[in-house]
Amino acid sequence: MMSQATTVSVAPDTRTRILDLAENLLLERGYNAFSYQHIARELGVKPAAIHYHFPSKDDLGTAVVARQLRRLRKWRDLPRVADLPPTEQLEAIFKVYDSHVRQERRVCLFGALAADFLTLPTPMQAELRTFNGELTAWLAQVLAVGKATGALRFMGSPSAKAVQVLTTLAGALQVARVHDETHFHTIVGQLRLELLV
Amino acid sequence: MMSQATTVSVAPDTRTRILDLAENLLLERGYNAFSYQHIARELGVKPAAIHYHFPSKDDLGTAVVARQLRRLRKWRDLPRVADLPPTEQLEAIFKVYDSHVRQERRVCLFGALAADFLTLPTPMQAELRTFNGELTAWLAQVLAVGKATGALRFMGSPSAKAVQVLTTLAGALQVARVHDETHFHTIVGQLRLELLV
DNA sequence: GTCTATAGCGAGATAGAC
DNA sequence: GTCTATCTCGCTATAGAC
Repeated sequence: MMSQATTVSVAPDTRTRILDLAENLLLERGYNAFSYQHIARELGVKPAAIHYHFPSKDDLGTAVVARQLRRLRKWRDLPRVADLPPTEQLEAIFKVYDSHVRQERRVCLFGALAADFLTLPTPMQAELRTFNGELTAWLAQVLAVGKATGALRFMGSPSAKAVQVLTTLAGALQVARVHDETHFHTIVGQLRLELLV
Repeated sequence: MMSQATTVSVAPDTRTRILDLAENLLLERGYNAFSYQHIARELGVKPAAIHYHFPSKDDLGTAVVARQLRRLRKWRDLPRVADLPPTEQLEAIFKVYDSHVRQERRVCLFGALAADFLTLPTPMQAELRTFNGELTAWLAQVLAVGKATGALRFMGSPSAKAVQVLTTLAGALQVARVHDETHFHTIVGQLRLELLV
């Protein structure tokens, strides 16, 4: 079979397609409402085939979160993002959440898994904690610099504010799902109003 | 069998016990991870027995949300709550969320169901929308009065701020579950800092 | 009225065919 | 290496016993 694909945009291999489908299902229906059947049907294959690529559902779920963590780190370290001034870094993260709403009101990873957290496999819980921890640390740094340079304003410590803002964004995507997109934009509008000088 | 219990604190009847157990499971594990078995085991009865009281799981889920809606209306209209000044009404709602964290990190109804929303039975979705709509309307009113009397401060419209604050509170309970209680208190601390004059 | 026995289905997973 | 046939289990729900 083909070489290991460091190539640039060939049709994704089966493993990647499974991961993509699982991620969609996870963000759209939650961990306990998606099954190997859903993925197999889309893939034109029997459910048991997925077990070759991911022995258990736990493995698959954990792999999805682990990949999102890798993506977060990559995104955060991109010169295009890392070298931006704080206000634009803030807008950049808003934009990520905005793209979720527009993809059929997908919630974010955290919002998709938090409610079912106690039913998740332990390694998946650990990855999610790391994911949220690193994202929060990144935003705290952004807010700290923004306040120091006078480009952003807020009360309390940068890290407390970072936790609050990310929590609000995660919740905003959930509200968009239950009601409609306008609620999401209302909330992001509030955040802009309050944070931007 | 016994009279219909308008009495004041007898052991709850079976229907109520089922509702209570279902509510706990819903807030602790999510809709798709709780089963009639869990309830039946606690109750010392066979799973099928539950079907007598609630024909389908959809009925049970919907009944749980409907009851919470009734409770919200009752709470909101209590003189003890309705007659309070805005700052204390705000503290009262904070206290409700705080009691959730302390009950083994239970998330709120909205936070428990939002992620799985698309997998919920339609009547349950409708009840949840109503629940969240009425809660938001109530808080918007509280904020409006608070701003008018100078007791509370915030940017934007009362209803926009209400959506934002409730979203943040729902998210805060989820963060408490994934990480720990301190995150919840950090977020509520931020809200107090920002809203209270 | 309240609950049990049991059907019927879909889930995740194993063993082995190609 | 990749996938299919099949097992087993736990779930929701029906029919009917007490």
